[in-house]
Amino acid sequence: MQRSTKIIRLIESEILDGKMPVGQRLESEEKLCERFGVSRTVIREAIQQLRGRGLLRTRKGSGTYIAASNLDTLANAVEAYSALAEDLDFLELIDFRIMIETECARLAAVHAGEVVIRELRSIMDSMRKLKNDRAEFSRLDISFHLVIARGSGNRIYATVLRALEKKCIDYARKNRGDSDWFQSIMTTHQAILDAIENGKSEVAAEAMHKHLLSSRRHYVDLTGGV
Amino acid sequence: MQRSTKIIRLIESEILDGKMPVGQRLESEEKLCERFGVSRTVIREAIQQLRGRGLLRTRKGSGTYIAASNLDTLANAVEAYSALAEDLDFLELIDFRIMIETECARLAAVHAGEVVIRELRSIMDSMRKLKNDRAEFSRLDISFHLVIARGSGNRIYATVLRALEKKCIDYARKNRGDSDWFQSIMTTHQAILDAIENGKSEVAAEAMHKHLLSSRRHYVDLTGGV
DNA sequence: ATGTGGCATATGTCATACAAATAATTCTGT
DNA sequence: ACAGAATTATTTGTATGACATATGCCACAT
Repeated sequence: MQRSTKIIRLIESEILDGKMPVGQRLESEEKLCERFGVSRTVIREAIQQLRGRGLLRTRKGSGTYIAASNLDTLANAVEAYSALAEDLDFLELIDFRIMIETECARLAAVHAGEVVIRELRSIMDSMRKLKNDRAEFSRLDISFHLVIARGSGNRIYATVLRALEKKCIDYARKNRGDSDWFQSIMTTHQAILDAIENGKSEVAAEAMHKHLLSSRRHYVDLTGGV
Repeated sequence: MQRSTKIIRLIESEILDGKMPVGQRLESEEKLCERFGVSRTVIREAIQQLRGRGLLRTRKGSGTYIAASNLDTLANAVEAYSALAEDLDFLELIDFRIMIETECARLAAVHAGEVVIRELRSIMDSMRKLKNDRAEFSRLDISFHLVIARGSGNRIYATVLRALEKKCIDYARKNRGDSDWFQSIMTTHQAILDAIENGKSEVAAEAMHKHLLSSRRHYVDLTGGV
């Protein structure tokens, strides 16, 4: 087993046992080196991973501190996830997406840089090429939306949207792959991209709104329900 | 911002955008050094944190790989949550809330039943009584918003908002407890509640929007930031 | 065809040095 | 004696170079 893994477990268990109250300062890296008999590299790797898990916070020049209880985090995560993942109906999902993605498009038109726009273009190209590969096409479709979310400049949009990703894909799969549907997606995507490129936020928002509304209609038609 | 943090976001966004399929090998650390123009130390710190989040897996002598990212795994739920909870700045959070909660209020005016409205009234009463208990007051404030989200009839709003709850509380704590601020909260809350009771969705949306905008202004004033 | 050894490549660890932010201490003017 | 400024010490962040160790690959001998 790697040394950093061992250190992680040791520090982790100390926190879990409640020996270290939230907010308390950890020993300095140097002292930890002595105590565990390893190099500073190993100690730092361990700390980095624990930071990634939200257990520790570091302040340059000051020290490393115990962050919020991991049990909270875990409980929240599980709860939030299961609530999201389970028997969520598509209309709730698409209604939510309509709101959030409309705003994403609006913001992206203002904040999206050259990199994001290039990425969007490249995704469009790939979609044109791969229009017959249903699975890949769906993936690219989602990708298009995720990149726009990232282009909004607000990381919450992208993260929340990604949390819904799997459901989105399931949903996309439900669509028939007829060429009308393909054409419609490409046209609306292009309209959104154009608006973002030209910085026209209201146009982008409206185009995205229309795009998702048509998705919603399409789904309702398919299932013949309300 | 720390370099490793920047690298984390870059790699993270590549994964989140779906560019890198699960199981794909990341470039070697050396190549990443070149590409991002930083030392191997920084690259490794970034990788460690992403490992902590469960986004990456490493195999000594072989390479670093994109970890299983299907949302079915618990690790991913944790990752999605911690990505949200960690180093998120307040402006991103409040901007997101402004959008989502405005829509919540609009929907609640249409869908909220008698039960929800009674709950909102009761929360308002408690807030009046406990206006001097800062902690409790904050909790009730958040509660008010969560109940409205639930009243929207779309479970995603409530779930997503709840995932942000802890951060919201931290944020609320930052506010000074002066009586002007208290008065302002109560007035705007009442306006929102009235609109919901009367089923006036546009008024409710506008009132909520105004409420959160004033929160945003208040925060910006406090920190003297952008 | 197979397996075995060696080589290239990759991550893991150590050591050292310095940068940059913070905390502790000393100095100084009044 | 004390507040505030200047200095020093401590701590995390980054860079660099070296070597250990695991893995993948290919040529070579059997």
